Amino acid sequence: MKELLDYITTIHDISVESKIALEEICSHESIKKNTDLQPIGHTCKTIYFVVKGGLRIYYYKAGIDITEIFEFENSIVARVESLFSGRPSRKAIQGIEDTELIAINANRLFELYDTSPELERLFRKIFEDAYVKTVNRIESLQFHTAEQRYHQLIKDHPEVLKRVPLKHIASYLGITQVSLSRIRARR
Amino acid sequence: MKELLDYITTIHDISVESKIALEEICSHESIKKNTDLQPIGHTCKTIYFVVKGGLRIYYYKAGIDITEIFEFENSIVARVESLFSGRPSRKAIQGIEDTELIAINANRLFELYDTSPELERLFRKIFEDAYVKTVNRIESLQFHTAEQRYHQLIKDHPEVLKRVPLKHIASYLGITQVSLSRIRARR
DNA sequence: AGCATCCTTTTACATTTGTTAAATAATCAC
DNA sequence: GTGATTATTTAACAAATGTAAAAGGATGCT
Repeated sequence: MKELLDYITTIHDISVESKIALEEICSHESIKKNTDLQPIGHTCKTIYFVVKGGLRIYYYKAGIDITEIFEFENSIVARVESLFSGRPSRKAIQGIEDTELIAINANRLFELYDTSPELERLFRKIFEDAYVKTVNRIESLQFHTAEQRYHQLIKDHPEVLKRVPLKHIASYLGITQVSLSRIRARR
Repeated sequence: MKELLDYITTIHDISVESKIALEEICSHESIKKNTDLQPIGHTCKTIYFVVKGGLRIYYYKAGIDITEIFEFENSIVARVESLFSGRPSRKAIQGIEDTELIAINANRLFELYDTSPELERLFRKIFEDAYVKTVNRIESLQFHTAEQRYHQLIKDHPEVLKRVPLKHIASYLGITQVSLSRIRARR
């Protein structure tokens, strides 16, 4: 829990009371590498915080496994398109490695917003930051070549290359594994 | 102002007091077709609501004009990557047609959050919805072909085809105008 | 109406990416 | 460690997209 509270402090500091209230709706979980946290088709009601290890959100498009995003230590992970719409998610969350995480009960969190505006503000800021990242990702997908996107990724997040199989990196970049192999061979 | 208040009601109803407070930080603006609202390089401190007409957010990549998004009547438009980060935006907002809009002073809005949690909640929800749209857009860009993206667009938003030049639609889809022309010729 | 400008399509060719299959390398389970 | 499985690379060919240039269309201005 300490890791989550430290992370929170960097975003928006909250009172001891709110920290206690938050702690009450959190639980520790751990999953093995390549194991799903929640199945595809269920409505997302959990916000995860990665304590150790890494997660990826993925889905199937025409039978092919596509990685939407990966996150490692000290990151928030949620299937927001389900969490904020209340609709079932076509996506699943999976451990990239053996992973320890904190699960925040989203429904109870949203209830807490009524009594603790500072908690509402904290998570508003967390998701605003995530929103900004997503907008920047659009820019990258929209008009950079696959090769540019690959080099940008290893520049911004060199650790990804060591921790994530290339097939997942390929689908994250929006290309096939073969295409990524070719890009890597050029140089 | 009525249009904005009607729109708000569909998202999260607020008290008369909050409506009055909101109205005080709003101003009416209108711009001509193909005119910029704010220049590239300025930090975004305004949230716009389209009353009549349409807007697009665009930027230049290697000298080429790229449309990130377009919105029409009863929509919120903001350069969130600047608004939520406080950094200068590389993007500009432009009128697609002669457009009437309401400009919300974002700094004053954020101050109002302290005295009116329901306003904070309202805009939290507005941007959560926008975030969900953005995540779905990633999915579209990440693993649909340009042809699939084009047909999805005209299925979801047929009016776009009548109101937006094809060159902007092309860059929105992440392809060249020539490529879009070819796609349109297939059938 | 006439001219200029901008938008859209078409053509030809280069480049990139996808697809399928096979070969090689790395990892996992027993 | 050995064999099986999975991941990655390579090859050959097909399909899609980019680039540059030209030709039509549409639109707007005077």
